[in-house]
Amino acid sequence: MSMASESDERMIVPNSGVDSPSTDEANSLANVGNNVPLKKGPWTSAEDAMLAEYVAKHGEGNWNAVQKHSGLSRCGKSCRLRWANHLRPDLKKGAFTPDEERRIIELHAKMGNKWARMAAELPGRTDNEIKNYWNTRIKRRQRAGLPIYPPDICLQAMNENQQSDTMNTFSSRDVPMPPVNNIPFPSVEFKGLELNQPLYPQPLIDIPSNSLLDIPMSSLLAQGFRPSYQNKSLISTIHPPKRLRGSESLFPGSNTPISNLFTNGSQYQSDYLTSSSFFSGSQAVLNGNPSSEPGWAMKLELPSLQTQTGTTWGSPSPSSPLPVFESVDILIQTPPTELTQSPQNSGLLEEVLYESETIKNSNSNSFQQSSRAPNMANDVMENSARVLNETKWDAYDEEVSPLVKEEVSDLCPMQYDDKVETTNQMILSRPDLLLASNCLAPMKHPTNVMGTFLGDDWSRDCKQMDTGSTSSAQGRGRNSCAWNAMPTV
DNA sequence: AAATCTCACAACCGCGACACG
DNA sequence: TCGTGTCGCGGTTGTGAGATT
Repeated sequence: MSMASESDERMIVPNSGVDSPSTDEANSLANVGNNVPLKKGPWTSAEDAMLAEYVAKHGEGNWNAVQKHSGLSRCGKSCRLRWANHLRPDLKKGAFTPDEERRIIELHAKMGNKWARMAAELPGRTDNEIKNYWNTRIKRRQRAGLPIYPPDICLQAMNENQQSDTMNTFSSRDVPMPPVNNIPFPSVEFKGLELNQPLYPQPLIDIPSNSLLDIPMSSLLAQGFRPSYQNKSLISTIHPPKRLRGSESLFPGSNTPISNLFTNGSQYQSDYLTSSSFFSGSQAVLNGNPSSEPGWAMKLELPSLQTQTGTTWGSPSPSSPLPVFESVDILIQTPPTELTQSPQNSGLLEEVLYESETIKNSNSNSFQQSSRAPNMANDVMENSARVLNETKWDAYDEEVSPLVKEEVSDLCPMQYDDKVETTNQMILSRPDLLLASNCLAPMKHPTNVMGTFLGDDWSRDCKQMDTGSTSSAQGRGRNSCAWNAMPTV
């Protein structure tokens, strides 16, 4: 497919306002000075040739001079992008190879959405390509109800992070850790949630992909067990206007790997495993309340919802209907701001302190709920392992792409009977799996769990079994079967 | 056959970092 | 130290093609 249309002659006038290229550069002298209308949209082959010729003569860089010297009616930024993404001679064309795909997954597990850094590790590939590939991938996998990272990559990321962490022992030195027995679990992120999103229960796979899938595995797991103020996600939620660069983080080492949690055998780990936020959050998913996502799921960035985060718990937008299901989970509910006078816009530290106080108060109410957590964890894991092994993937051969199939099969590579423990470890290391199993296991309905993993395909089959309907599930009512067919608990 | 949906991709936009005068 | 220009990054949007209804 070529986006470059020879007929595209959209021209814009610099400084014309809305349609001008990015304000910083469109207003620069390089563009305004010539008083030449800048063109936007797809590049023509003639423009490509002009740009290539310019770069051949003058080399890369000084992109704003391109317009002057080459006669191109494009802003420098556009030229740079075109060159970097399409004209560079060292670019590799065509689809990603399986090796490259795997590499991207690995890199994303380690880096998150650091496309440029990932591109640097993939010769001939651009950040844009990788970004597009990833976005497409997570959509696909979300629709299929599959976890984004294959287990082996999780383990690999854990191992690598563990190694790097031994060399970078920031966690105990550089960051003031909360007292072990008084860990404030975060709820501030809830403020940024969109209330008018499709209501759960549409199980975990309908958690916005942006929130669950766009962060490195290391962060994903770490966030599940650590106060979120270690992560920039929280910061960006609290202070949306202030963006942090990817390489930055409020606290050094915010990408601290999960491996600490599992290898250090610390009290910290066990405290978080039994923390009320973790398990009650999963329980809350069953309530069908989007506000009641598990703690780890709530701590995630919402990059694609930047413009949708206006709703807060304290001031529900009139256009944002409240969830149908009232939350019964007091652990997860953030007190309405108008009632508690949260220090709005008062700065991070203050806000964190405030939230910490709030949480402490609710913690006292939640102790009983959380006390059964360890047993729940075991139940969940056993159920999950069993269900995974009962699943017959072969039936879905034709509908699942090879890569997806490979990753799905990775989920249950062992026999339940003799490798339960391994499975449990795997699930423990996968918050997404844990959530899946955690929220569904209590139903004692294995097929629901299957639906979570199989998504559309299973939903469709299930629906057909239940209702005889032949309608496609594509893009609509995904996973509905798991819930429609779910017996009332 | 037409309408609709999904996918893949290209391009744009806003923002922050950095260099330099 | 400050202002300006340039570059790069990450998120979002627009669009054509193909698939599906």
